[in-house]
Amino acid sequence: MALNAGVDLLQENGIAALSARKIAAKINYTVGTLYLVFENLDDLILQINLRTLELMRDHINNCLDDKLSPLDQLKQMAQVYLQFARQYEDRWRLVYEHVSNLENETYQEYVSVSESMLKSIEQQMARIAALKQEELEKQARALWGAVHGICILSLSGKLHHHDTPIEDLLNLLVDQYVSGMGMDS
Amino acid sequence: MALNAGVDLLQENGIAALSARKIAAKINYTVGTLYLVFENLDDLILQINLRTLELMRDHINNCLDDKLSPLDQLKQMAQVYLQFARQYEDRWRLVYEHVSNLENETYQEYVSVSESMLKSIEQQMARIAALKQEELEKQARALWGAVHGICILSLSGKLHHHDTPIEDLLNLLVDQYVSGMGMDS
DNA sequence: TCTAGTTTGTAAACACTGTTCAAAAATAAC
DNA sequence: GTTATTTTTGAACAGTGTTTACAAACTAGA
Repeated sequence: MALNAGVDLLQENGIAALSARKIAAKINYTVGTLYLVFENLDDLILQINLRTLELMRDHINNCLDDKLSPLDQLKQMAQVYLQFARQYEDRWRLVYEHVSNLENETYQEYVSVSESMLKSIEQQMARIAALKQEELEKQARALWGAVHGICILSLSGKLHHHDTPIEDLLNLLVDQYVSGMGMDS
Repeated sequence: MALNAGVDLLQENGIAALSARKIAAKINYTVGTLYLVFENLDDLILQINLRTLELMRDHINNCLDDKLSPLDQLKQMAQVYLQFARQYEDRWRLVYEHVSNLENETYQEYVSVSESMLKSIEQQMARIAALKQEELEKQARALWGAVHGICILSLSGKLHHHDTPIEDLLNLLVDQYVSGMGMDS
């Protein structure tokens, strides 16, 4: 499949090496054929990204352990997110650098995978504080965005603090964010 | 100047419209000339990004008001960051999408502008809790990354929560993060 | 088996991209 | 006015995404 070839190219040679011709060559076809299967290259990338997102969701789900406290579970999810970003850095970056066509049907699956991960966070948060569903959704999204921000800035070398491991920043964030939960309105 | 032309093109037609030939044409020159002034296109983009970063720093600095509480100042900085991202969305995105050559000398100025913004955050945090300098730096970077993450995911439509304004998510984050400060180690 | 039709794949073309560089044009020095 | 020096050009190269007329391969009907 073209998607596998695309993922391979991505992991071996980085985002810049992704091109229609190279993908086609890797599966012994020509560009033209690729355009019979995919609408365009954005479409192909979107489907690669969907696979990456599903893989990420699996990593997150696999790290959940009911014996852990909700706080520790959230911290672990953040760590696993960072680990995933490091292990599959190019695939991970591509998910966030690519501007999606919001009307594509693949994008809908995109959304549902994302939401399933957010649901896992909401579940842990519900164990920490008794909040309305709407409030839970906001809290989960704020924390998720926060974790992502620390990861992307750090891995891009834009946080400029080489002494502190990113893991510590994530633990700091989750700890502090959670300890501030429930003591507002 | 080529940088001005680049910024104009960026703001009018988006990141995809940025090309060496278009920039050159806008200042009535040819591509060849651009390559006498800039090492390559990455170099030009890096210098555009430096300007964007300096503009951002000015926006942040201008919103500081000593009459505000440190918490309110941090919240305002987050709001101004979001506002800047919205107003100069393409310029802002380019800063974070572009992978910098870390040995470029422009990148050094890059770092120092970033650090001056982080310093502003550290100052407010120092008013909230008595922390070691090293701890302040970690806290500031965690919060800064967190704010950025919420902005980038929201503006990319990847947080999937259309009912809540991003402003609320940022306020939630800062409020909660700050209220968790000082009650750990 | 032979033909007709349909699917599958190709290769060339188009307009674009970043980058380089010999040659030409413009400017300065004497 | 004639050199010398600096600026600028425009064509070339290798690559990109995308389209499409054509050819090869397979499938079905008789």
